[in-house]
Amino acid sequence: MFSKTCQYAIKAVIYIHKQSLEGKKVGAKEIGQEIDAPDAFTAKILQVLVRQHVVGSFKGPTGGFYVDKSHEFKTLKDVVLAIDGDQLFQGCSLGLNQCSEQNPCPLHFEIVKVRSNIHYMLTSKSLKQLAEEVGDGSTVLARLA
Amino acid sequence: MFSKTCQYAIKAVIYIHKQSLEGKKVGAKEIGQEIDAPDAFTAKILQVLVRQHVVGSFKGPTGGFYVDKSHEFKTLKDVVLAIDGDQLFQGCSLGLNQCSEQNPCPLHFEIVKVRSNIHYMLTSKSLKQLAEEVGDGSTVLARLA
DNA sequence: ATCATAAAGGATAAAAGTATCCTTTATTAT
DNA sequence: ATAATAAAGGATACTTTTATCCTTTATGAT
Repeated sequence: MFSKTCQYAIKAVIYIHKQSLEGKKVGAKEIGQEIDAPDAFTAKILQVLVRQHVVGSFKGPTGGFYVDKSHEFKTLKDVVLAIDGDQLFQGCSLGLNQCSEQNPCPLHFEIVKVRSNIHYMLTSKSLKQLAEEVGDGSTVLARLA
Repeated sequence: MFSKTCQYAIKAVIYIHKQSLEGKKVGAKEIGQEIDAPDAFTAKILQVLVRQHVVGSFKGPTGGFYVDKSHEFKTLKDVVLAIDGDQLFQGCSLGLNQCSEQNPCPLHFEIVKVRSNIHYMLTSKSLKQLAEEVGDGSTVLARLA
């Protein structure tokens, strides 16, 4: 459903939100460790997320990744769009370049419901809410030690 | 959602069913052409589907791929399982190896509904029905010429 | 000013997914 | 029996995804 890169991205963004709740910026290395992802690769992913304005970054000592007011309406869907593109949400799920109501593929009308569910899953909770759930222990971003 | 290989597989299986409705076996080359897939690659995919008993095959002149009574309860879900494995249906969607009701990832409870929709999409219609829809022109497997 | 820190960016590599080609095996038609 | 046909299987190649490492740029602390 999500690429491995996108799974890392989702976890990274939630972790950044969690730390930003406490006003902390976090480095790529720390993020990688907290979400069980290779840190150099995590850094690459974060570059994309910064470019797409899903999170913010600051260089130098005391620098790191963070979110502020300007990111408050971003959702997991924006993360997925930034990393995996729109293939989960748009286009023919069987790869037809001509697929429409008039010329539907066998899954055309069914995929609509699935996509609507996916959309809901990725937009119904704010990233802040998701971060709070991790913060209070009701969900986790990695296996517990 | 589906790998490219799986998209080919889905279309191939529906096409085989469609031709089997008329008692025709079909070759890998013809299938490739009908579904806009490279035929050598299509042949490889069909090998897997045959091994998994999703379709049948017969060598030699008059040979080809077909389905009969023994395949009647196979669904698109079996095609997806044969090609992409169970990752759409099982396991943590964020890649955690420990993810459960007790230790849920942030998407754990939402993904259940999505998966239930996907399951429905891939099992509610028989492959025969899907083939009939292609047969009567209400759905298509490739762009029309 | 200098040094330490951390993100950004570039080059490269390993692994997985996608694709092609050629040989072998099974089956049918002659 | 022989030749033709079509799937099965093996080897190989190309592309994309995943991953690592090293250099450069920006910033803060001393």
